[in-house]
Amino acid sequence: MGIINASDFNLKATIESGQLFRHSYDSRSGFYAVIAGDSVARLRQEGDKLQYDCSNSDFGVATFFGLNHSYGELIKSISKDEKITAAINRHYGLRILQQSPWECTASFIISSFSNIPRIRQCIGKVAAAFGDSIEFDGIRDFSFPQPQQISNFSKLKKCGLGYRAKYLFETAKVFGSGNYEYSLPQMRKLSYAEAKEKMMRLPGVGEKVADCILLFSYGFLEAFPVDVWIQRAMLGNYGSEINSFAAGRKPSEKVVAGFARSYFGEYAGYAQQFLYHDARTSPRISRAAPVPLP
DNA sequence: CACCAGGTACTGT
DNA sequence: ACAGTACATGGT
Repeated sequence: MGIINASDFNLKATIESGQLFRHSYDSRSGFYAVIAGDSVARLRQEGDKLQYDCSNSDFGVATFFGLNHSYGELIKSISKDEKITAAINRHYGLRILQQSPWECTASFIISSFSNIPRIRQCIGKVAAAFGDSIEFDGIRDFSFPQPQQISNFSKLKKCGLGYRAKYLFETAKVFGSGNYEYSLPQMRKLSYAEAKEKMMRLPGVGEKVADCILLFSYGFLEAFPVDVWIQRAMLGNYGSEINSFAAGRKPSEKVVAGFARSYFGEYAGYAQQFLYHDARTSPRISRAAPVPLP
């Protein structure tokens, strides 16, 4: 069992903010389990201490959880107004992860136009169908398959991905091709705009998914993915500013993303993740049928 | 049955 | 470049 000092860190918010899909929480022990690649990590936070135990000794916990980011600096940088500051304060310690490019790309291709429970289910089916059986500390599961392992299209179609199956299959071929054009070091040589253009060449990767991958895996912290939640939150919080920025154009997701990157700056992705998690966790208007009055 | 879910690809203008 | 539209699947 390792222990590292993790100040300015919120394990729960980081794991539960929709950046990764293969995790679970054991309320009896207080430990989270995260599956990444072929590694299983069990983690628990108590104050500034992060306890962890990994199946794989080369799994870099600190890097994976973004603990190398200069938190004070980036928080100061994105704290532009009271709206974002309130979201930061509600989830202080939330970190942007650095996941493996292939697993992150595959996961967010699967995520598009879907919902989180089903995304988790689909990824689990892909792992069970193509991954290797893994076992650690009582946790039995499957590794996330290497791209080369996803070699049977009809089997992939049975994982419930719908029309995304062919996107994932084609993208697996690219990642498994043996050249390293989508590797972390190669991609880090590019500018944000170049890296995004490159990601969007992959089938099933559009503006939003590309930004998720650039942010959650390649470390482009200026990436600002705009999904329906962020679009609503941004128009609600910054409607008039966005309309000025749009200069007559429709405030599309692309316009909102452009506004956000110029407004929040080089760590805009962190602002996005605070807003997203805040929107997801804030009390929502119940859609339940009204209770009749006595 | 309609509607929604961390959108993307394709088409026509 | 931008607006419209189809798209697999499963839950409410």
